[in-house]
Amino acid sequence: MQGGLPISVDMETQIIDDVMQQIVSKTMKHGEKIPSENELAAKYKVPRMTVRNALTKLEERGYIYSIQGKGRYLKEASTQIQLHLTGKTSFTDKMKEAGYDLKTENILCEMIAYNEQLFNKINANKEDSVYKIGRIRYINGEPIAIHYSYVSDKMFGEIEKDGPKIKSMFAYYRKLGYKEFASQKSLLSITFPTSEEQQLLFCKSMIPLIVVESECIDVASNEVLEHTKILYRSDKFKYDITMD
Amino acid sequence: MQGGLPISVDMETQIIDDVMQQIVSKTMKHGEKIPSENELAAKYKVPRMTVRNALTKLEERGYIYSIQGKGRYLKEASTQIQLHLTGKTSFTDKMKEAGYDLKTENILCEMIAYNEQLFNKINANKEDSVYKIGRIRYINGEPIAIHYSYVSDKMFGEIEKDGPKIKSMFAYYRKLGYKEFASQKSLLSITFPTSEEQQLLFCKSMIPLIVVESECIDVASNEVLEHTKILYRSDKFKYDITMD
DNA sequence: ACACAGCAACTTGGCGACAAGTTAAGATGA
DNA sequence: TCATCTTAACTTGTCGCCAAGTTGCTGTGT
Repeated sequence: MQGGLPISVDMETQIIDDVMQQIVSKTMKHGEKIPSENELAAKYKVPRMTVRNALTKLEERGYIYSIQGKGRYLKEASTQIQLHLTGKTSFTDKMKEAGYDLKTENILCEMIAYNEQLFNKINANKEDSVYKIGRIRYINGEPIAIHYSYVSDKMFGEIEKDGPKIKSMFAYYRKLGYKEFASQKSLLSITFPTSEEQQLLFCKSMIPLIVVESECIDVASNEVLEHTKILYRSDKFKYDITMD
Repeated sequence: MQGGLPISVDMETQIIDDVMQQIVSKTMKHGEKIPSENELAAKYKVPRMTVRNALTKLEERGYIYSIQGKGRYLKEASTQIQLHLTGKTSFTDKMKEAGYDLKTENILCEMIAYNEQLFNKINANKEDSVYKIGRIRYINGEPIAIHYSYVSDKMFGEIEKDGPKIKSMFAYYRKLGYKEFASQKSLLSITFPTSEEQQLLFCKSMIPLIVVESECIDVASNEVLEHTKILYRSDKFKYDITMD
């Protein structure tokens, strides 16, 4: 199996490669038991710790799980949801369109401290109050994204009162007379979840999160309505970024 | 510092949070020494192994490095290059436009075995030969992306001979008379590098890679020229995905 | 023949002792 | 006084033993 690679590749990575290869090639199916640490250690002629480290990484990446006293098993591969990352429709609409059972929970509405960069983005002055509204997006009961919106009370006077109840910002804006929206300056980057984010998204520390930040503007007036920051679980999504 | 969180957050994650917080808040600067494992173990009242695991993760994510016998130190934060992920210009042009010193190394040109999904994407029949051409992209001497192109000899008869010398596919296509290009069905996902990819990109196993797959088409004829797969180091880039 | 307790052989989980490397201070000798 | 070696006290790295949990076999008593 390991077929004598040249040199200098540490064995831990090699073991990960081998197991991953067996997963993607479907040599092993979900639920199947992985050979024990001692067996693998003997097979690769490495100390058990090396095998342990490799398997721990696979567990933290969400491919396997372990039960003390029993063994390690392959998890069922979670099917990745395809999502249009850009565009003019809201997160809520995108998911509804795609036919998914989307639920949203409002978890946060608080005033935040002054921050020059952020305040500038939404054209807020130092004297304005900026509110951070946080929601968690669930699909089939599974948390899959954390969605933060930053809005100023200059533009939305009732936001302090309304904020804690809002589930869709677009719906809120529509109720206030805004009709068409667009996103600007969308930036994508990768991060790992903090312990708080791990709790909210119910995931291990080694699941990368896709961070999308953008400004949402009102098409009619060209005004910036909010700054948006969404943290997606990268294991639950495939993103369609095709330009129309 | 750790300020009594409710419960059930394992200490390892908490230590990572704390160190990360000190990095982003610039409480600690690059090159600075991190407290020793024993000191941290005493501070958080956890076994040294827990501290070790936390610091090992930070090292594999590229934030710190360690020297046996000396200690652990903060790495200099690598500035992230901003890149337009979509669009009609080639990778080469994008980077040149942005003013970066881009070098490309051709590492691979080989015929690949039949694969229904892939062959269909580029309109190749089972009898055609499909070639996989691999290049590594360097910026300031640092490898930052692996770029694979899949082309059939049906469309490009000389590809077997020309392939190993190609550094920019777009330049090759232009030489053959194609003028304007577009990408279709762009899909973005996240993966971790295999040991081979780690060697090519000179990075640790815990640096997520951004995978972008798309079809490149000739605007004039609407024909699919190639299937493209690019693996970007997520720590070296921020992606601008704004729609024009 | 059957039920059940106990044990042995496996599994994964955790920790502590030691190995290996670095540094700086201090002893030693010319 | 100066150069050099020794040593002790730190650092990170590695390994192996034992704890904890599960399973199945086996012996024993009814």
